[in-house]
Amino acid sequence: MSLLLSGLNNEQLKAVTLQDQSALVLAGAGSGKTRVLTTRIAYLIQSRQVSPHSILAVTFTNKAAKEMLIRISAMLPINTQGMWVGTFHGLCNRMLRAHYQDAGLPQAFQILDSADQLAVIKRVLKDINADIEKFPPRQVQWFINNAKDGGIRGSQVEASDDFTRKMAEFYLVYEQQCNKEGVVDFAELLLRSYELLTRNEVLQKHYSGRFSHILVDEFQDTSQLQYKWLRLLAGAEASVFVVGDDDQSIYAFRGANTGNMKDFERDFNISEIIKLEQNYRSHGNILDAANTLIRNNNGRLDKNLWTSEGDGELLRVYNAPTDLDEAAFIVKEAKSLYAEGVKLSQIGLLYRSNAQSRVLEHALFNASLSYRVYGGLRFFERQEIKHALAYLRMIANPNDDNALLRIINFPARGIGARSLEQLKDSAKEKGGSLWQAALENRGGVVLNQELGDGTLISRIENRAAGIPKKGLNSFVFLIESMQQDCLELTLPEIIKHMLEHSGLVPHYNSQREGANRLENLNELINAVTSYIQEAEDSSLTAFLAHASLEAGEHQSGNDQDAIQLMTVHSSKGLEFHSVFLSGLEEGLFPHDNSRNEAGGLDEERRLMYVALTRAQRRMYLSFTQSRMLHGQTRYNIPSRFLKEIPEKLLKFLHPVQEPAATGRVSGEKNYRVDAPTRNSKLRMQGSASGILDSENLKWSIGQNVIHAKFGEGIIVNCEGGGSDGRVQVKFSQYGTKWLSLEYAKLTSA
DNA sequence: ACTGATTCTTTTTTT
DNA sequence: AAGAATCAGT
Repeated sequence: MSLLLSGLNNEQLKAVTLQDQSALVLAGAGSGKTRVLTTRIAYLIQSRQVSPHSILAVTFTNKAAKEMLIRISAMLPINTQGMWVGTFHGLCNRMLRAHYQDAGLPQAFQILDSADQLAVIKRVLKDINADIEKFPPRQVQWFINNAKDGGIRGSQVEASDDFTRKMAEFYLVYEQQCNKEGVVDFAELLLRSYELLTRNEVLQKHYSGRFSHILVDEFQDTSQLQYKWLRLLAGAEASVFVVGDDDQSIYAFRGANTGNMKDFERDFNISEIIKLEQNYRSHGNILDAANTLIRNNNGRLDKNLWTSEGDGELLRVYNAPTDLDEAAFIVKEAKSLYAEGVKLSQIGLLYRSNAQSRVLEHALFNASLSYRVYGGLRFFERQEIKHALAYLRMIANPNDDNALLRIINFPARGIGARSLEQLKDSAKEKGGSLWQAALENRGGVVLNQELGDGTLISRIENRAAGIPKKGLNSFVFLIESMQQDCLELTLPEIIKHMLEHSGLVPHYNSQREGANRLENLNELINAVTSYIQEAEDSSLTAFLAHASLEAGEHQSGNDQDAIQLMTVHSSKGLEFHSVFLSGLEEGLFPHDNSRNEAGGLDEERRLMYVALTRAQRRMYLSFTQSRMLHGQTRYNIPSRFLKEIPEKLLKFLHPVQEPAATGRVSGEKNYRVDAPTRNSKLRMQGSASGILDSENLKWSIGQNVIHAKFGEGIIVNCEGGGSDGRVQVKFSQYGTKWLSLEYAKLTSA
């Protein structure tokens, strides 16, 4: 007991040992939040004799859930199986599986990831001949998910204008289609589960009676609906212990609602907020930078991180001519860190958007530094894996049209656009799924056997008569025989069976670039094997749900010492000895798209705050003058966030030699270290391509300039020469403008 | 119906 | 730049 609580500071101890009351813990970055949560669970079980069965813990990511279970198991020799620990989506899935009939779902309902959802929406829109130009599928998707997050069904949308009426109509048709196919999207998991508890009082009583202690991590990232779900589960009795940090709320785009923290205070009669402000992660200068930056946001719950450690190093700023130079710089620094004894896995390389990782990967690869990329294209999202999963989904729930369409002619079996069109028409006419239509359209004598949930299993009488090698019937027979053969098989056997019979392996064997894909298909067997080891439920359906909900975390090479590459978003919760934050440029970070959204800039700033607070000892901030993005070179000015960090905390690094003038070739650069001087402040060094005036070489693309009226900016384009010349300048405040050199008063910055 | 070529689109973050 | 979608030719 004393062992359990030793080493906690006063505030942490107070949070851990609270009596049966609800509590709000405001926990800054690196303040031991996870430790408090796990220790509290262990404390409840050990000292207060709370049954693990009565504990529900919600985390934001699957990784965090896993981590929590591991830590609890390390503290207590108990069986954690009775505890409900997981993400909102994972827990809702668990509940819906247990009560699928009450929830109005088939037993083997499948989960759509975002891409799957978009595919369904596109199909539906096409079916009803909607104007795709006027109503882009992505926007429809956004509308539907937003409505669901607000707890609103298609029939409940309040439409006052034509546009919304149309959206509501699409939403309704989409709902019908999903029901027909027995599939649910991410938001649906939450909404269904919520509706189940609202409608079914017996179930609601059951769960709220069972869970006497509910603990929520990353509470600032919960959505409206998730909060309502929590309240239902809590009922009147449970004590709810939530931990969060409003400064680290970075998922507003996905419905996260910081207001939940204030609502929680009110709804659960919180008299006192416990603040964890002592930071055990970073040195002082890094914390100072983060604290100063975040103070630019409004409406914060007040909080200031401090550390008992020293100031440590200054934050290092590097201005690279191009993204390639930036990557070269990072590689060089990482190498010397490694030489100094920093493990590669203790180096984090962060960026705002996934598109930035390619250049960095390339540089690391050429330098033979091992690295690991998180996010991006995940294992379960790869094309070949999606195909394999589609076969598996057809075995579990053949009404899944997405799955059917993906593989009905893959590998090719002679089912072209024409036959597909017929199949679609027939399905539309009958009002069923494509699979149902396919069953009715095929020849031969078939005895259908209907299971309770509407799934059709067919006994094939004419197998002996020969199975067609091509065409629709061949596909129907293939799936049916797979369904039958797999009835008695274990999960790994099912995967092997599918790989052997689907034709995917021979197909990729014959493809030129297929080796990698074959490897991944093989890896699928490993994925299943490791899944079985930890999962409680080793059914095919459970595995498929796992694949949808945890698209990311299956990656090989987990144990290798490697530099960690990821977006700032996915870095939340992690820490590194040294952190590189690349691409600190206006338009990229803060991102252009955030400018139009209310509160968008504040969210970007919180994102920056998250990035800064990942570093323990050393922080690198880099930006470039020009960057290749989406096939064209963009000229950017330094991020405003750099200017929000006190200059006395920064150390500017400069390349020694002038950068190459043109082209995307780049070698290693030397650089020297300067004390920060007035002139060094975030100024671009050197010049890039695009010389305008051969007479005096005065203006060039990428150059920083100051205009009497518009302030500072950067030249992004040039035209003409001499007195006719014009330059296009991107100003930090006034946007991009063409200026005539004859009139404009430009000075070099 | 299939293949290869060309055009078009997408470019923020994720359960 | 890279992938998806569409188109033309076989």
